[in-house]
Order: sequence, then C-alpha cells, then structure tokens
Amino acid sequence: MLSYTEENHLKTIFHLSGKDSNSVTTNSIADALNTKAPSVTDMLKKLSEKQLISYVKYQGSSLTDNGRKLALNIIRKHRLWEVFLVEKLGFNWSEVHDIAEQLEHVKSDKLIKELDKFLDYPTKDPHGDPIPNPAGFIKYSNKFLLSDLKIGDKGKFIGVKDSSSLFLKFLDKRKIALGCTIKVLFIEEFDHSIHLGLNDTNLTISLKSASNIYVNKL
Amino acid sequence: MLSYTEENHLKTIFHLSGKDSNSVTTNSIADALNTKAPSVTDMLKKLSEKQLISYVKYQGSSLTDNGRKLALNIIRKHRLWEVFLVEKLGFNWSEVHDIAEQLEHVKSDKLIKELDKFLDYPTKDPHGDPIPNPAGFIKYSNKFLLSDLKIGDKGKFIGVKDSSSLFLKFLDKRKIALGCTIKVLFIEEFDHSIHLGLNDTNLTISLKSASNIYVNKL
DNA sequence: GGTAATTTTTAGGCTAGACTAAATTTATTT
DNA sequence: AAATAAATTTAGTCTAGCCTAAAAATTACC
Repeated sequence: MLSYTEENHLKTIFHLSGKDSNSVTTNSIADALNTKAPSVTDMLKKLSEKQLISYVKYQGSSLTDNGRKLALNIIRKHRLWEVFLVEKLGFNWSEVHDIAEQLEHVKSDKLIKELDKFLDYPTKDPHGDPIPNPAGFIKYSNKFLLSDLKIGDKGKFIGVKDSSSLFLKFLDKRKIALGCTIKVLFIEEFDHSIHLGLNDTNLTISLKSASNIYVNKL
Repeated sequence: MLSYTEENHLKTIFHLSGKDSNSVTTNSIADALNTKAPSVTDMLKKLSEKQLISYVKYQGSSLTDNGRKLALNIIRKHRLWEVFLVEKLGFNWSEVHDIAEQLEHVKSDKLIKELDKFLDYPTKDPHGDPIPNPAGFIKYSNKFLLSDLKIGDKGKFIGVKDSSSLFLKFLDKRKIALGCTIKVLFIEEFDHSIHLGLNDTNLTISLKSASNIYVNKL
C-alpha cells in the first residue's frame, strides 16, 4: 500500500517525464512538489527499492512499468473526480484541481469503478486531458502550451490554464477565441515573446500569456 | 487546520460521549481507534491545548463547544458521503463506512455544500443516523441497539448492524421483520440473553444477536 | 482503611517525511 | 584541463504519530 507522499512522487515523475518516459531530475520533482531536493532523494531511494522507479544516483529517475501503472491509476482517479466535480456538483473547471488532489488518494477500487459508471465512462477530464483506462493505458492528447510550440508550428486554441477574467478579457481584445488556428511565426530570443499568425493578421504576445494558452498541435 | 489523526480523535470522543457529552476515558478512545493509551494521552494534551477538549489528567476528556462543532462537521461529511455512495453509486449500506471514513477528511467547504445540494439536502444517512446541519446542530435520534434496552423497554425494529445473509436468515426464521415492535421481558444475568415479546409470542435471543439489531425506543 | 488491581501517564524509542548545512559529483566555463 | 558553478546526495536534526515498559494515580476490595 502506497502512502500519500509516495503516490504524489510517482504522479509527479509521470507528469514530468512526458510521453517518452524521459528521465527526470531530482530538483524538478522537488520544485513540482514544493519540497526540497534531499526529501526527494530519500523518496527516490524508497521507490527504487519498491521497484517503482529506476533511479541512478546523480543521473535522474524514470518510472518502471509497474510504477507507471500506479501513476496512471492515480491520474485516472484524479481526472474522474474532476469530471464529477464539474459535471455533477457544478464546479468551474478552474476550481477542481485542489479538491481532486485530495480525492485521488482515497483507496477503494470499487469506488472508482462505480464512479466511472456513474459518470458514464468519460474519456477526458474537464481540462480536455485524457483519462487513463483501468488497465493503465492512456491515449496521449496532442495538447500543448502555446509557449511550447516551435517556430512554424500550428495549433488550435482549446483552452486556458489560468481562467482569470483579466486573462479572458485579454484574449477577447485580441480576438483569440476558442477553436481558432494559431501559427507561430517567430519567437524573440531575448524575452521569448511570440509573434503569431491568426485570422490573416499578425500579433505578438508575451511568454507569460503564451504559457497560459493550450492548443492542439496541428 | 486539523490533521487526519486529530479529526479522528475528536470524532471518536463525540461518538463515545453520547447525547449528554459525558466525559470519556482514555482507554475507550484507544480501543475505538485501534491504538494504544499512551498515543491517546499525547493527542489529548494536544487537543486540550487547542481548546477543542477539556482534559483533566486521570479524569477523562470531553469536547468543548468548539471541539464539538468540529466533530459534528466531520460526522456531517461522513454521513453525506455515505448517502452519496448508496444513492448515487449504488453501494450497499454495509459497504460504505470504510470509504466514507476516508472521504470525510477531504478539506473543502464548497465541496460539502455542493454535495449536500446534489443529494437534495438529506437529513439521515443510509443507516438512519441524522446528518448534522452546517452549523453543527444535530437532531438526536432515539436509535439504540436492542442489547442496550432495559427490562420493560419497547422498541421498533429499524435495522441491523451486520447485514450478513446468515444473520438476515436468522431474523427471518424468527419472524423478526423490519417495523415490528419488540418488548424486552427479561434479561438473563449469566449470559445476558434476552427474552422478547414479539407479535404475542415470546422468544429468546443471545446478546450477540441483540447487539446486531437496531430499534427506535418507544 | 490499607492493599491489590486497574487505569492512566511518563519516559524513552521508533519511523516517515520533512528540513539545513556540508560534502560530493557532474556540468560549464575559460 | 583546471577552476568554478550547479545539481545531487549525505549527514544530522526535527515533528507527528505511533509504540513498550515503567511509574503514578485512581478504583476496588477485603
């Protein structure tokens, strides 16, 4: 049985690893979990002994098949609860993360099975991220932050990360609307601001804004 | 912010105190929580410093108004989740306790508010126990174990504690059915078996069986 | 009312998970 | 390629929550 903390480490390693299960640095885990590197090192040793990650001193960590399966199960629970909170309890999708963060650790296979049924077997969470199936299979989406695209990439605007009304007004003013196609024309070296092509017009937005915009890569 | 363990101690003290907020012994708390007396003593000191209980060395503990309010809030959450599990997810009322035990510690006032609304403001949990209101008011039921009645008491059969099919067959054979009125005629001193009056007939059941039967005292 | 039994607390120790400071390894720079 | 910088690990400490064994207080009993 995994502890709350062990589960969080596995989940974080999964998120930082990306599609190809890259090796993850100790500091990046510490940052993501709001903890310090030595605490993470301790946990890496522990997870390594349990064969949930492969860990080489000074070289980073990556999930084993077993660890990956467990991580995906936690993510499955997290995302199912998010669907519940939004669809059944009327939460806004920007409020659900912290609550799902707690609910994901509740232990009961039957609970998740019945919740899944109750929600009619959803495949995506309210943020558009895919829900892993019970066997630990996940259909990766091609969802990216606009700030992660390269010059020449195109994407379809599908959502925002921080949905503050200030930011929504910002988008409105620039006619950046859900569904529109965005092309990355150029990225300034010095401040990473991005020149975009959008509806036959060009505009420039800051890195901060681009880090707030989700697109499906085209 | 209370820890998981602090919440469980408060809740347990509430349950052991009964209607009149009696003082509770250290050992009874330890038993209820499956822990040992010294661990409880530590926690009692801690809760006492936080003014959630009044604790006098060697004399037992009782909840302060503040502690009682917090305990009732946890119980409110527990019972609302039980309703959810039974009504929405199709659980049997005998399976929900352990899961609710975990869910009750999830921290979010809005979550409970919305859950309450979603369930249409229930006033009783699936076991027939009253759900405290958000202000910490609880309408005590007159639900008792049959084994807690005195000679001469009458009660209406409203439920069982352990709903194993073995026990349900036992009840069936003796024509003890939901809703029937039971009178305690006599209690054997030596094994505490109970002589009952039921539908103009008499029968005797063991303490173990009587400890499994809930009645509303009449 | 004094002794025995029981209950409760104290004392001291353990583990998980966190931390800081120092040491070590790896990476970068010149 | 040596020196410096950065990342990581080790060493040692802290707290919460648990424990056992021993001491102290209370209760029960003759």
